[in-house]
Amino acid sequence: MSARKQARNQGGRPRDGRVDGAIASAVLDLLAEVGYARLTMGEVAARAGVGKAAIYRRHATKQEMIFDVLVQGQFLAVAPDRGSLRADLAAVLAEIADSMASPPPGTVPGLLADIHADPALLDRFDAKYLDAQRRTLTEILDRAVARGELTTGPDPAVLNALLVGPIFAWLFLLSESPDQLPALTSALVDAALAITSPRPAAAPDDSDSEVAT
Amino acid sequence: MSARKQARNQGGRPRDGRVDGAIASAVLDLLAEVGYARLTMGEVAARAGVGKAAIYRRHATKQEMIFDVLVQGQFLAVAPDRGSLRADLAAVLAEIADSMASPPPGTVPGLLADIHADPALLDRFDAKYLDAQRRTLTEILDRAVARGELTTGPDPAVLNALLVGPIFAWLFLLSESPDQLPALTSALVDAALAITSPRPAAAPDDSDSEVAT
DNA sequence: TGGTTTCGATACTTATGGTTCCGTATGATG
DNA sequence: CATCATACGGAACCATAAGTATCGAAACCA
Repeated sequence: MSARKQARNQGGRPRDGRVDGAIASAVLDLLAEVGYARLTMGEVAARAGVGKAAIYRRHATKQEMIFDVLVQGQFLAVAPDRGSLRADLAAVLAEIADSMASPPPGTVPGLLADIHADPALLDRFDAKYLDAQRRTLTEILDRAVARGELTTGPDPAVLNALLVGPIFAWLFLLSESPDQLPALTSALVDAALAITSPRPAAAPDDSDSEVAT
Repeated sequence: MSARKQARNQGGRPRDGRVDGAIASAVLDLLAEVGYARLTMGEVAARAGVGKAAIYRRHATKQEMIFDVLVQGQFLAVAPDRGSLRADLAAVLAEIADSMASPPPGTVPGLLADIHADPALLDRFDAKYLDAQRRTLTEILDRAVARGELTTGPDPAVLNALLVGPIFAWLFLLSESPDQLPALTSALVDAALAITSPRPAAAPDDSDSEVAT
């Protein structure tokens, strides 16, 4: 329904590839300067030295434009084998933390709200971003099972929430400093390992009844 | 700077308390019907059977209005002593999960975006919501230390992110079903306990260097 | 060369939120 | 009981901005 694919050109002037870059740069700049809510299409066009038509030819709506610019840049690396489950988790975690901390302030919450306001955007988000995340995560878990570190893989969705959630909460719910992210991620790796391995040994913690009332 | 406090009335017609309720109901209804983004002040006024002036007399802006309506209803219970750290954590977790799952779909992300778009709102959010959350959490931790379940309390902020984050991610980042929330929360309690107690015993996991490249 | 599509630029339509009037109602103060 | 300050519902007004349409020119293919 949108003119996102320009591929089958049966003649006609081809798209200027430099325009896409100019739009993306303008969006990122303005996002940093005026914030998510105050970004206007007119400003993007002016900043990019481009007509509004050129923008709407590529992105059906303002929300899609921002989505495209922000999500396009996110290449969730394929997570090369780091040798151990712990190392793999730490690597993915660092990647996720970076992808959330690097956009201009307020960008991620704004984008998330727009995604939830438009079912089509939510589908694209699921297909483009979440799917890749799920894939790398199950990949890592399968690897750990193959290594013998895990007997049974845990629910990938639970693990995903456990990894991504605290990072998001740290930055956008609790508004804690990004500088302290490493401390959080290291704790997260421990937590994730604790979840994945059913129970290392006889730990003195299933003592729901030993404490006084 | 806003006219939120009407207290010191030196004569004059007092506010009609029923108006506040009508506004709140209208906001919640419309949030459920048309979603966060498509909510308009005119509709709120019409639905509440109220003039727009009555709304702006109470809430300086649309964002503040929604914030007030949504956050006012959140009374983070004081977390009575459930006897064990595990039980206390489970109780708080259930409370948090409910407060996030109950508002109409899209409401929480929308509100979060607005909060991050306005520093004043973010301050109020911190003072009104986060502070209570921090307080109950440290309370629970202190209790556990007093019980002897913990030697040293962990960073409350980290624990907070670990509890709230996955719930949020489950619902609004991964778009998983709210029905499966209990499974997540139970896993979260385990993870939190694993974080709080430094290390139960010699676990076979700090093997970062033993594996081949 | 002709047809098609893109380009930057501009004008236009439409929708909506914030604000400010209005005339009226209500209650406290004295 | 009279006055005054503030509340009320309703409606008008203004500014902003998303999205569309149009324009003349340029680029590419057949």
